[in-house]
Amino acid sequence: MPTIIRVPKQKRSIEKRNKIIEKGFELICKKGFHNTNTAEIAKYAGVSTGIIYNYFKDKKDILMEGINLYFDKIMFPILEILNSEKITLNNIEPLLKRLISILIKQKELTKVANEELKSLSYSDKDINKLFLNRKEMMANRIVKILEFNDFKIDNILEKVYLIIGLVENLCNEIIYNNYQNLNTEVMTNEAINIILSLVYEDEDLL
Amino acid sequence: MPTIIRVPKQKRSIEKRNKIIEKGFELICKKGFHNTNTAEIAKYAGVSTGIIYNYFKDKKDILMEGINLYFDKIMFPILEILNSEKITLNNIEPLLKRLISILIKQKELTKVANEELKSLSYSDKDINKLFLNRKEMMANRIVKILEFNDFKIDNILEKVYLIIGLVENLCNEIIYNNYQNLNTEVMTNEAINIILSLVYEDEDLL
Amino acid sequence: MPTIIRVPKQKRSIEKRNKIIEKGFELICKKGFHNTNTAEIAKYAGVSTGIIYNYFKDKKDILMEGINLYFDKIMFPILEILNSEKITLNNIEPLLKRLISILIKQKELTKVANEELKSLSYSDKDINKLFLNRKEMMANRIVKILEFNDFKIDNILEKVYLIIGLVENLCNEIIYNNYQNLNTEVMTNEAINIILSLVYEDEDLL
Amino acid sequence: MPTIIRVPKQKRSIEKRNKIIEKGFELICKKGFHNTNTAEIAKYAGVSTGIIYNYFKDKKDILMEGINLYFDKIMFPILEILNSEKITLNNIEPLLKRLISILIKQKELTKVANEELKSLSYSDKDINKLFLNRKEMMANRIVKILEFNDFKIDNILEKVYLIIGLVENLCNEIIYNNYQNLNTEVMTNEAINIILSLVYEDEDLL
DNA sequence: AATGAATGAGACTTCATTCAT
DNA sequence: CATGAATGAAGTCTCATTCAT
Repeated sequence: MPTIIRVPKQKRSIEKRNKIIEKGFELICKKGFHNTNTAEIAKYAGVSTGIIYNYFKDKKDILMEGINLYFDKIMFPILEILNSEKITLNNIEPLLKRLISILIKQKELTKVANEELKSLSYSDKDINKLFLNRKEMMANRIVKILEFNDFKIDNILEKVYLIIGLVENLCNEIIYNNYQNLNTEVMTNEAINIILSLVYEDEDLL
Repeated sequence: MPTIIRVPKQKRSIEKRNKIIEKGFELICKKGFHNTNTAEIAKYAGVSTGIIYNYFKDKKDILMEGINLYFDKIMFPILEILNSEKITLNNIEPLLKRLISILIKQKELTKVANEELKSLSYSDKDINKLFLNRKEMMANRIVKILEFNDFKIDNILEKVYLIIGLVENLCNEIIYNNYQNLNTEVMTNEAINIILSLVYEDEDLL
Repeated sequence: MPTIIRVPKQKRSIEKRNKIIEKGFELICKKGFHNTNTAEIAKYAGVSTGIIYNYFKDKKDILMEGINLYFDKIMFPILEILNSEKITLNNIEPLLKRLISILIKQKELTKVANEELKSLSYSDKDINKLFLNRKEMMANRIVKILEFNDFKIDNILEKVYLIIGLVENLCNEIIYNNYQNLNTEVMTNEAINIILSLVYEDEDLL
Repeated sequence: MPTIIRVPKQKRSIEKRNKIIEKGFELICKKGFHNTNTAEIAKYAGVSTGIIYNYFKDKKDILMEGINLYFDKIMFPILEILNSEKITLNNIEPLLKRLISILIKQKELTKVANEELKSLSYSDKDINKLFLNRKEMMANRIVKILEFNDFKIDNILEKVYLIIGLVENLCNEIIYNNYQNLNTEVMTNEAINIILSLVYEDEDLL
């Protein structure tokens, strides 16, 4: 109650707040939430420890803001591609390949962030809710895009969720390349085939 | 410094060690690794705090042993089903349904455990390695079982990984039922269809 | 280091200073000295945190000024009553009742203020001195008033101190009503009897 | 929830716990609650900071236990005197003098403790409750003792409260000797006269 | 004169691990 | 083998005060 979280309006303050988010998020993702202390975050962001609590409720709050930023960065280019051109049976395969490769590139960059975030989303209710909201938003957007492009698909929502999960798994396997004798290119093709079969299905009836 | 971890050989000692693993793992899964302290584990296991460090290197060590136990319990009934009867094109669909429902039941029980473990596997190298080994083991077993049942499948390993990921996703969506307007039964059927299409594929050529 | 405390002379400045005292004192009394921070005081007084240190040496300084204000407000109506009419053996009893009821009303209003102030007067030398000075001033005034009204009382100063203490205790018991089975009206009458006996004593000889 | 407050049963532990109470209370009374930190208490008691939280919920808890100890020490000799001999009209005056002088001696010893405690009792609900309970207990005991000694007094409870307050005030004035031109011996006699008048009152009817 | 962002020391508390018994 | 009291480093967060603007 006594502590007031400042909502910065001046340019300098906004910059400082963003710096804390950016640098704090970076550190947390690199070292893990429980292994990063506020002093480190402050130092890394070039501010004093006290100022953090002017802009954020607590350590977790920094992370939450970081997640928001991170999600936006991930989602934006994907939606942009999906919206950029009319999706047809002819261009859907290369479009999927492009999407997956973009996703992989992005996830490569935020590899560790990803790990720590998933980790926390499992054990922290607030963060988990953030994750779920974002996934739901993504799913709904994709459904809308498919419908807008005249795809008529039964059980479209369920399929989209399966597809999202499939692509995420695929990307993870590729990025971490955990199992040496797994051919990632083959795996990608198989995944795309699955997606195509889900999306074609009713189109075949034509 | 040169603390020696005892490998208990006497019955009493082994029982004590197992009790610590079992109870400690239970607590950690229930409350989270970072929110469970050794004093609690000791009390819950009915031992003194000091004795823990006779049997385990550190707190994490208890968890690692717990994970081993937990995986065995999850895997055993699945492999048992897959090994119990000849898998054919005729019985594979109901068999998959049975498998999925068993998996869901198991995961229901270890719901929180699951969360916390995934969480830790993302941020802790050792635990992650444990997870990967287990997944690899599972995948290889399934490949063997499929081959043993005369399925001839191209890119079988990649497909099995995709299937495992798919099923895991499916189970998670069902268990957490995060999105209200998602029909779980429909989703299950769609997932099974995907699996069947992956497995049938080359059989069709016959 | 050589921070100079401004003594404001312009009207605007004086008003600002008074606002800080008034609002700061209000907050401190409501929430306690240790639980009220300067940011809150500033906000509540409608000034910036920085300006506080132009007018006051430190946080305690605001409180000290508040106490001065507060005492004057308490003392004024009491002295006014005592000075308003000739005190005689005939009107002293109802006059005492009026005084006590006024005191209670005032203390009701500044209930929490009272608590926090007493509290601080015990642990802080400066504040304690302020309190003592005020009590002494009050006692001397009362002595003078009694003498002015031709009361000839042995050991008058000691008695007045006892009376002041008695009345304070009485008011506190009544305000806080800590003990349910204590009849406050009875207690008031008993206290008045004591006071009368102390004041009458030598008058009786006449 | 996770932290368990140990209730020590072994001799060593009890001694250590008492040491923390004794030394912690001493420090807090000397320096003030807000000006004494746990590290100091630990150091002064010759223990580590951590161990404090094995025996006490928090810093305040140490103080509360100290208060209990302190009260018992204050009350015991007073009650002992009151119980030691039959109280009659003849011996009540010297007995009161003895009581007051004992109280003063005790309060001298715990002078600073007293200050800080009163202070905290004003701003802290728990501590205030402790104080009130003790005062109530004391009042009831005195009522019983008076009745046991065949004093028949109207409004006895109210009078006892007034007396307790009176004596407390008296002692404080004497100890702090705040006002130079106050004759403490005179004041004591006047106070005793008041008490006698309150107690005699109905006896006179005989 | 005024602002309010920034500082940074210091407070309380936790807990994995050790060690005297 | 076992106990559980003890350690003390480390963590999060607060806030009186300062200072650049």
